[in-house]
Amino acid sequence: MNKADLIEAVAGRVGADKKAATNAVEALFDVITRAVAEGQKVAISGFGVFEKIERGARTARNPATGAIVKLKKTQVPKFRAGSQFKEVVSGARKLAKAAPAAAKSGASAARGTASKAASKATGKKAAPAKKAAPAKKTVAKKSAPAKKSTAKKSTAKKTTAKKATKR
Amino acid sequence: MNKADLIEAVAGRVGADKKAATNAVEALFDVITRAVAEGQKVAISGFGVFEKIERGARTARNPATGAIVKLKKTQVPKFRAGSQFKEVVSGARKLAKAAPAAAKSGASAARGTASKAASKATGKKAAPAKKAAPAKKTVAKKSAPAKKSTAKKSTAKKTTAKKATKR
DNA sequence: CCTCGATGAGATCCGCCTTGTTCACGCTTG
DNA sequence: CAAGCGTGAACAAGGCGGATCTCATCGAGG
Repeated sequence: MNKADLIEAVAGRVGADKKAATNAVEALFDVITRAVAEGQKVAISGFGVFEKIERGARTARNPATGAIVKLKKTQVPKFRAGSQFKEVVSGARKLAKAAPAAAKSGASAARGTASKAASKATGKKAAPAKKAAPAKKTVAKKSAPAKKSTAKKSTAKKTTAKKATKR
Repeated sequence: MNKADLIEAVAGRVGADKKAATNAVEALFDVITRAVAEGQKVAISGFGVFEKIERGARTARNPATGAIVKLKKTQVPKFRAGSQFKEVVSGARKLAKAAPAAAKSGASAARGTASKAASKATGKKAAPAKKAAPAKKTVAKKSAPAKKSTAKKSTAKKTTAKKATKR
């Protein structure tokens, strides 16, 4: 799927013409790009987070010659998928059936009911998995009491580091 | 920036109301999510590619207890930023100034001029690099007539390889 | 109100990124 | 619709740094 396909799909979904969908899609990616470039984190709940991260100086090499090249510190965009996106991709969750909207008001109404049905369905699937996990935890606790003390030290360090990270 | 902010920014850009922008934004992320979940690669030229990748079985641990947990093989979404996105974020490239569109026709007109200005601006940066490259090609052609035949062979291989890659 | 996201520690696996070339595809413009 | 330009993929080797993911809790967002 490429940009044109995406635009077509969005247009079909919201009942807009191709032009309007194109404008919206392009605007969205442009907004994200700019915001991230400015250092803003762009968080879409359930889908994921786009942000700018620092990449420290390091070395790479030219595979043709083996020559080592020094890379300067730089900043790169990063995306972290949200929990819902992950679950859908892994198969752990199914999305509600999407209703191709004929009108705006109709679309929002159909979506409201669909998402309610979806949350019920996913609730059932999530429950069994969690029951299996607690049993393993019980065993692990017995064998790892000493590790807790070291954990506290590194906790303090990371806490301060993260407060410095502004959004 | 969160989803609501994004929607607001997109609405302002395309001169749509909040509702229409919401529908478009939600539809877009929903489409991407579903496509990736189905195994489709979603490629937005310049911005990046979303795709599903396999993650092998491995171990993780509960940071609170230190308990080791076995993770099964799974599939996760992955995003690879496109070159333009990377360049903008790193500061190597600047985007054209975005015009907040008042009307559709006005928007496309403003965009047309903006992208022309952008290509000129980027052209200046790209131009010096490209001038250096052609010179190398010329030299390479003169000294490497035999390589062309091998190049064709590898091309054929690549072509077939890519046909196998479905999108 | 409900769901999602951030946070903790840390082992292991994975990804990054380099230069240079070529070709296919995508996208924008005329 | 056609053409031209830009993007992206593929490939080579490989070391080093980065990312992942766990469970449970609390705060933020929808």
